[in-house]
Amino acid sequence: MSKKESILEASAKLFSQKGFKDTSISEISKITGAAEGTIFYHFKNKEELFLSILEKVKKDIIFEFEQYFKDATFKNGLDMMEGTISFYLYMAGKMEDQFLLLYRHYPYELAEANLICRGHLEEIYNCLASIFERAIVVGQKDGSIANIPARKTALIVFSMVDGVVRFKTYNLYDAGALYNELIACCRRMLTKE
Amino acid sequence: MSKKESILEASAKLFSQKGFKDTSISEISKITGAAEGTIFYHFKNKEELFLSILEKVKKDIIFEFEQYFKDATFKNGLDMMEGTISFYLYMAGKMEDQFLLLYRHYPYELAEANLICRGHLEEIYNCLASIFERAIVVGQKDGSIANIPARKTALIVFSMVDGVVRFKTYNLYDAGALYNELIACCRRMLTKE
DNA sequence: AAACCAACTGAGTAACCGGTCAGCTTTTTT
DNA sequence: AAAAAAGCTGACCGGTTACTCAGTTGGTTT
Repeated sequence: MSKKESILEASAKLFSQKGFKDTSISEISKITGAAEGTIFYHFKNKEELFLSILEKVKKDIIFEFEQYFKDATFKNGLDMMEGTISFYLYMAGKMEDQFLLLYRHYPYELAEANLICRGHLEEIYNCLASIFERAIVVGQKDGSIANIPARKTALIVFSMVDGVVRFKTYNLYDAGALYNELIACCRRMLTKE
Repeated sequence: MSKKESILEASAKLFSQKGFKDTSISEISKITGAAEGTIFYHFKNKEELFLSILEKVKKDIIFEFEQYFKDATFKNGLDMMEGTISFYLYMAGKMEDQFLLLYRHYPYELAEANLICRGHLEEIYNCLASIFERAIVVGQKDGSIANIPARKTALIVFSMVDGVVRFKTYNLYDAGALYNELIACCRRMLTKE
């Protein structure tokens, strides 16, 4: 692995687990074995290093979800929604660091001043919301999901699922213990006219 | 207002809006007009200042919700749940700073090492989850809400509502635009057997 | 008026921060 | 083999950080 790659890998982990401000360049330097100057040779400053990481997070998340829907088959839209929620929870565990980065404040603070950052975040959230929306639209066509506003309901399902993941992330409740109930709630929410 | 009070007030605002790490003692000093030494006279260090603020946030949130339920009357449990969600969204706007503090990472990181911090957070979340749970239990007695697991469903409703607030906080979506759909989703989720 | 005390001050400190730069080493091109 | 380019280094810099402490202030008690 090149120095640049190991800098990206180490700082992605540190930014996720400790936060942007709480991760110092000297710490990244010590872990990777790269000199501090090397970090600034590859990335003009700390903020740009963060943006490179966020871009990779975006690509990874979008890729994984696209991959899933390319192969998966569902018997109807409601079934697709169940699969989507299940896969989302699975991904939140598998890509814990990437999701953790998105649960931090820094990306959203940076997004207020930096258009590139804002763009990455919007792409990620748009991708995720669209996945839930797609399941609803499919379900409405095959009759498994009621005629409710697709996009708005998708956002609510998204925030519901994401909220459960956050609870787990912050060690407040166990997301796994809520899984069955989450699916049942979603089912009732989507099927009743 | 005493110096101590103005230090608490100013740093609560700064910790919420800028974060713990991004708020320096010198900044609090400048805003309040108190010398840096005065801050450390009243609070032995920065962490203890934060804990004092978190304690106040806890008391404020619990007080406001208790106050609401002391005066309010509902025609049934489902109506009570609607009122609760509505009040929660109202409070998230009215007490924006207090909620923002809870959306930051620092409290949860500190909670891992500091039992007092952990206790405050648990009290807050327990209070909020119980409010949603109470509405479900009432609704199950009067027949307006289906026989579903009360606590688990309460947690899901809580994370759903909180998720929508977060979306607004991070300027990703407008919580207001989702209000009607949120209530409708919740209604379907709770009434269908 | 003397003694006391909590409230308050701000210069000082050591540690750490992100970022720079002149120069060294390795790889690629000519 | 010479030249050029790319990768890498770590000492160094100015600025900021949380926190300390010797000393001042102003009101209350004796």
